[in-house]
Amino acid sequence: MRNSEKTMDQVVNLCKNRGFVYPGSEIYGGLANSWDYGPLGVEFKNNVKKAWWKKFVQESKYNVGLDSAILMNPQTWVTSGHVGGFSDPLMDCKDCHARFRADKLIEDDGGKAEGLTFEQMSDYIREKGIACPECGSKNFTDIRKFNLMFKTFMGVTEDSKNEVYLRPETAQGIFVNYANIQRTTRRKLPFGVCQIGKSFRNEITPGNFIFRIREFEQMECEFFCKPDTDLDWFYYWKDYCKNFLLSLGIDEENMRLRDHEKEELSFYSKATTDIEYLFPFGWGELWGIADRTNYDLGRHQEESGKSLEYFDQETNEHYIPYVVEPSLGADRVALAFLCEAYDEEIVDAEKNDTRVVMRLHPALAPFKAAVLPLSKKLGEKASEIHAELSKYFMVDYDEAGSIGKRYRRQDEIGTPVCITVDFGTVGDDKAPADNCVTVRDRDTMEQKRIPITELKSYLDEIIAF
RNA sequence: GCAGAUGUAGUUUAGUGGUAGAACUCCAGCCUUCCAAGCUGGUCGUGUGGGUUCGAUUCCCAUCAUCUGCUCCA
Repeated sequence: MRNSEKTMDQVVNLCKNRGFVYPGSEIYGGLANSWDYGPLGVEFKNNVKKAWWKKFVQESKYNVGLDSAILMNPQTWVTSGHVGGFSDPLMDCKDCHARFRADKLIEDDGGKAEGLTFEQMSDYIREKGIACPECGSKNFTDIRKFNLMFKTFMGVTEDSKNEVYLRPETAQGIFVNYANIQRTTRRKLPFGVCQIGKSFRNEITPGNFIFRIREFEQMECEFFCKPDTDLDWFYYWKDYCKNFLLSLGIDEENMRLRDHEKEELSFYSKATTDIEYLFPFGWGELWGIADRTNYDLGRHQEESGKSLEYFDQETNEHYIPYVVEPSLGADRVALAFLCEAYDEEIVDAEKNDTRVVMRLHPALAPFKAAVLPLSKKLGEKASEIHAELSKYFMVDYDEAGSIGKRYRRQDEIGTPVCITVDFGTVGDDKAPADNCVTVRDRDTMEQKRIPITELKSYLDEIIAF
């Protein structure tokens, strides 16, 4: 176990100070649990998304990509169960602060809550003198409806007919496009559809920095397969996901796969496994891998009246495909990478000299390299090298302060290598130009001399994964 | 949403009912030139809004934000 609060604070502070993540709307006092990705944060998060896309779309022979709209026909959310599924009438006991469902209280009393308005339920509870089951008080708050979906209005008037929701998950955008994608790509089962995009949930309790936020980004894959092959694919993707995290530097000790118990499973799911990460604040879910059977497509077929069946040429059968869904939170996995990478290393115990190092996988690091002229007089050559490398990579440039200071600054933001231009590079009155630079490694602090012309292939090599 | 704690510069903090002090960071210049803390300058602060008061960063109220716990997580 790690020292919890301290490490989390350190990661959060580094994020704020170096421009990874800022509190949202900060000059107006902020907005609860909203966070903005700064200049380094957006590079880093884009790299996380690029890595996922590379593994799940580019390198996968099964999967294709999609980018569906955030606003969808509201019927989508009725069909998926999001509208009805979480809109309970809630009330709190003012004395002991316990929370209850008003309809449950009435039914426990032997009454019928069905069809009653919130006011009628309130009246019923008051007239019958129903007391708080916890403390016996009759001092309740008003009934409030709580739904986790954000609502907005389409068109100019705020008319409830025009009410639409911000999507609470990206998955439904894939399901409603399933038939189009299958037809236009001429895919045969099995195949998957991958999407990265924002989702919105009006969570009661967000928190833990960017772990649980109301506006978040998901990286989801819906994998469509033949009935009865779903469990095989479920294990296939579970492994695939795990290896993805390992290949980008997550320590196996800080990761665990947690299978849902039978009682915990959603009613439509055959099997679900969460990949959890040991954050400084405890274990948290990164990735949910769920066998969703044919529930989603089945529901959409039923409600839309459009056939979503697949015709299997081999067996001459029509059936609704089964779905395996690996669903990853982009902000969560980004936070996991940041926590994993954060390190404070003692350089010289006697001088009490420590350095902060973000040991990010080079593929994820915001800058792949920093070009540093040893002296400001070498700025021209260094700028030239910086400009050339910038055609291919995000590369930083820094000529302020001592060289050691500049190395430390780059360590702190995870830049894998520093490229130092010295007098040998350009030559002086003692020696001709050798056209080489010093490449200094973030993790080992070791240096080696390489020709400028080899820098590109050197960087290409270290960012591969 | 409930309860508790907290809120002074980018960070860590000192202090006071009467002009807010420091260290680190940052910026400029000098020196140095392959691993921070050298020299000289400099920028930046009492979360927000009310109230009490001649005067509030300090006392009171509200609000916002963060943290912890509870609740919630279909």
